[in-house]
Amino acid sequence: MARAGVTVERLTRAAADLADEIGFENVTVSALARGFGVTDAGLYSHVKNVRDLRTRVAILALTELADRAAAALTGRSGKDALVAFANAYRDYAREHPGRYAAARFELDPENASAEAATRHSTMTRALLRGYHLPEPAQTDAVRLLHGFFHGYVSLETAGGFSHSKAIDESWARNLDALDVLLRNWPSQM
Amino acid sequence: MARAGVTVERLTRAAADLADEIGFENVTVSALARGFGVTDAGLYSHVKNVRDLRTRVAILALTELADRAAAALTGRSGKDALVAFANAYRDYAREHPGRYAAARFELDPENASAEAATRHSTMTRALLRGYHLPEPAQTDAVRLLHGFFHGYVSLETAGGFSHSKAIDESWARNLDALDVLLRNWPSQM
DNA sequence: TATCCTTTCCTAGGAACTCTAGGCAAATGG
DNA sequence: CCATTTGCCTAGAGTTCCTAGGAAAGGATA
Repeated sequence: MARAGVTVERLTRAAADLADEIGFENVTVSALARGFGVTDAGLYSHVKNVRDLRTRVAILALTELADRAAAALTGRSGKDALVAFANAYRDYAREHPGRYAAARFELDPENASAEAATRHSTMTRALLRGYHLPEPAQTDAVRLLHGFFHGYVSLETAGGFSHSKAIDESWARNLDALDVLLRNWPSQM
Repeated sequence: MARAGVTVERLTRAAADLADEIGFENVTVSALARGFGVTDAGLYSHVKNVRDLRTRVAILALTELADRAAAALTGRSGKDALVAFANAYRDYAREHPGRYAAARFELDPENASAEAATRHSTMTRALLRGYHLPEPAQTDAVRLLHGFFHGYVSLETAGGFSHSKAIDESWARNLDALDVLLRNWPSQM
């Protein structure tokens, strides 16, 4: 019988697409196998188990997200960079809700230190270069930004895909506020 | 045969405890039934399905969290209130990781407007009263704070339970920064 | 007290999913 | 061209979710 031509890469991408359609937590090995016209057992020669599959999707999503953020940062600085960076996150989450959920997947310690995961903090540091924050303020700001982006975006996606003008404006004003904060970061309390 | 004395309340609390032990996503009807010495099918006369059970745990967690936040706010204002409020969130997440994960569970629209869920934004507004923000800045700030708290706390819990002094200080400095931001919220850009 | 009704729990079983074991055939490489 | 590896298969065990139908406990009512 002919082979289906399954590879880990195609599998991971298909799982990511499936996640965008039906939700990351609903991605199963069985459903994925059906999509390839293959029995579920057959996939276990490409993937160790479900967690392995989920981890691969997570790393794919982190990589794509980092690529977008990097593209958003090139040629920009200061508030321009902040807004572009933030919108890259937000747009990605809107376009690819399943992938974004995957990016929030809790990786094991070994995978958490993978390249895709660390790129995000180094890029956030690049973004902050325009604000000239000394350490440890820079590290704090990285955490604050990550916290805000992730928190805000998941609040928004959880609240349905309203995409209202009011939300857009609220988002823009919050970025203004963050810009002000970064320019006036408290040096000593 | 004697009855096990299962009620929805006991079930929900047991599920929440179980979530703290083994993780919210690992709470199953079967495991819960085993804890009560009952077959899994028996639980379906108390609970509609797994989603129903998860929703109940989520509402329990939201209620507990709101209670703590309310207690933290009483008698405080300004930065004092901000710090106490933020620490209530953070401490709850540390003490009850499973319950906290449940609180992040995406509720259906009908349950999302439940009392427990709305208490959080009304309390955040109470917290902001000390900063005298006009609308729509107040709504923006509510979102920013929620985004930051949730994002930061889940970043922290995802990164293992290190509980280092460095993290504590970073947290404290970020709260300083937020306080500064709230006192200097940009009125017009 | 006797009878009815509701609630709680049972057994039985179907459907979906995860994952292993063992086998065969296609692809690859010496 | 043959040996090895790889991809995919069937078979099946174990878990979980959930429904259907029934039995018994506990309370309400006559």
